[in-house]
Amino acid sequence: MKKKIPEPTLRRLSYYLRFLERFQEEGKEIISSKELSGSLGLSDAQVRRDLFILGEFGKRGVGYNVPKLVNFLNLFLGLEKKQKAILVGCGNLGKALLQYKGFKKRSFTITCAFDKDKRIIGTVINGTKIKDIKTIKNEVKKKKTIYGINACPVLSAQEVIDKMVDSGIKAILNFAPVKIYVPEDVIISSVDLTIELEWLSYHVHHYNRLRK
Amino acid sequence: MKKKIPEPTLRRLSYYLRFLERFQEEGKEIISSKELSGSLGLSDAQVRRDLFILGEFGKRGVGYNVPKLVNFLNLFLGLEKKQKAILVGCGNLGKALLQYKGFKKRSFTITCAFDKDKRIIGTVINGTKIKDIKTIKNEVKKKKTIYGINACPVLSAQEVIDKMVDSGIKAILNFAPVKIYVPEDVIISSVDLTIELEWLSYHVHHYNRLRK
DNA sequence: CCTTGTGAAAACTTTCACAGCT
DNA sequence: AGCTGTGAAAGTTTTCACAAGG
Repeated sequence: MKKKIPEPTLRRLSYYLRFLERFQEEGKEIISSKELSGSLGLSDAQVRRDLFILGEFGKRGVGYNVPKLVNFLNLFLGLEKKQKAILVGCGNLGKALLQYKGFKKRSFTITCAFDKDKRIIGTVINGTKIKDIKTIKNEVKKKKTIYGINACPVLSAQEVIDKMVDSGIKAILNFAPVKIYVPEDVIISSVDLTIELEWLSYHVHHYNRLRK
Repeated sequence: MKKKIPEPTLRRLSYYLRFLERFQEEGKEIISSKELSGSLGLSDAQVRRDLFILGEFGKRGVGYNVPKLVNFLNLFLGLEKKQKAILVGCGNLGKALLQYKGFKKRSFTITCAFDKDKRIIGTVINGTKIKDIKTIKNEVKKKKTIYGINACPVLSAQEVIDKMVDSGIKAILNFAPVKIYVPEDVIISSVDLTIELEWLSYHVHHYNRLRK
């Protein structure tokens, strides 16, 4: 890591990677900043700046080498090997996540699921047996997982996430719509569905047009 | 609308509102920018700036009036009355969204669900009967809904969203991890679960700590 | 002494525009 | 001729710092 990479750039890298992989599947070897930006609704200058920050991946007068970029981005994002994740909370959302095919496609697999409800513990969803949340520490140690997904409701969210952290989980994807506190060395990212709806509501109300 | 409100400010408003409502339930009438910012992990200067942009809601030396702010934010975000939404795609994710209680809590109700799979059409999930996607135009007209949620997979996403738009939907929450094109007067917001995981992966890999 | 309101500075991100390779 | 690399400009957001008012 030479310089600090801006967060917006970082967030765009995943989009670049996904597009480039599809592009590569079509057998294309070279892409221009214009092609890449157009497909993602960005400016070509922005793509060039982003890729420039990461290093020099292009050839002037030619474009960017697709396999080279794909390879770099996979490495850079830490996606070169399959990652295992645990899931806590096997209600509706949890079940949906267990069956969600998108994770596996992007090399994340939920290898272990937990709940506190005795009626669900022991059942199997999509090949994953649901275990008692009390056993989380053991299981996380055994499986050597550092990724955790929280699909528990608001009221138990902080408690559940404390347990994850205590078990050794270092990166958490949280679906509970509440501010969660984690130690400095744990990274958490929250997906908040109602906030997104409220964002839409604002724009509907104020009659603006904005893309994204 | 006097001046342009920055997008980051706008996105924070929902968080303010949610916190303030909880605060209000506890019977508190006044809150300082410090209390509010602390609970959300922001700086007090930022909260003051955000609220300053919206208007003058505080009293120097005292703080902000909670009910007044809550009321304003609800109105400003267009949340003062219940909103109806339709859902397309009743696979695992769609089913989970139909049963998700968080939407109703924040005044959004899914009143209508669609799929193209004959085996699901006609079944009822959480009180909502699943209808044939072919009937979407009629139903949207009948229900006068402008919110749509897409829970269809990548391959059919653009097609499904085109149908929504054609039916009169103006605001879309999209879960398909792909770039979607909509007309200028339609607002779309995408939630992309794998991008969030890749964001975590980057931080794990680079050993950084960042909150959010 | 408390806390907001607010201009100004600082920090950050995007876009411009063109020099420099192929 | 075409497209990247890249300083510099423009635009945006956050933070500072303190005047104004309860």
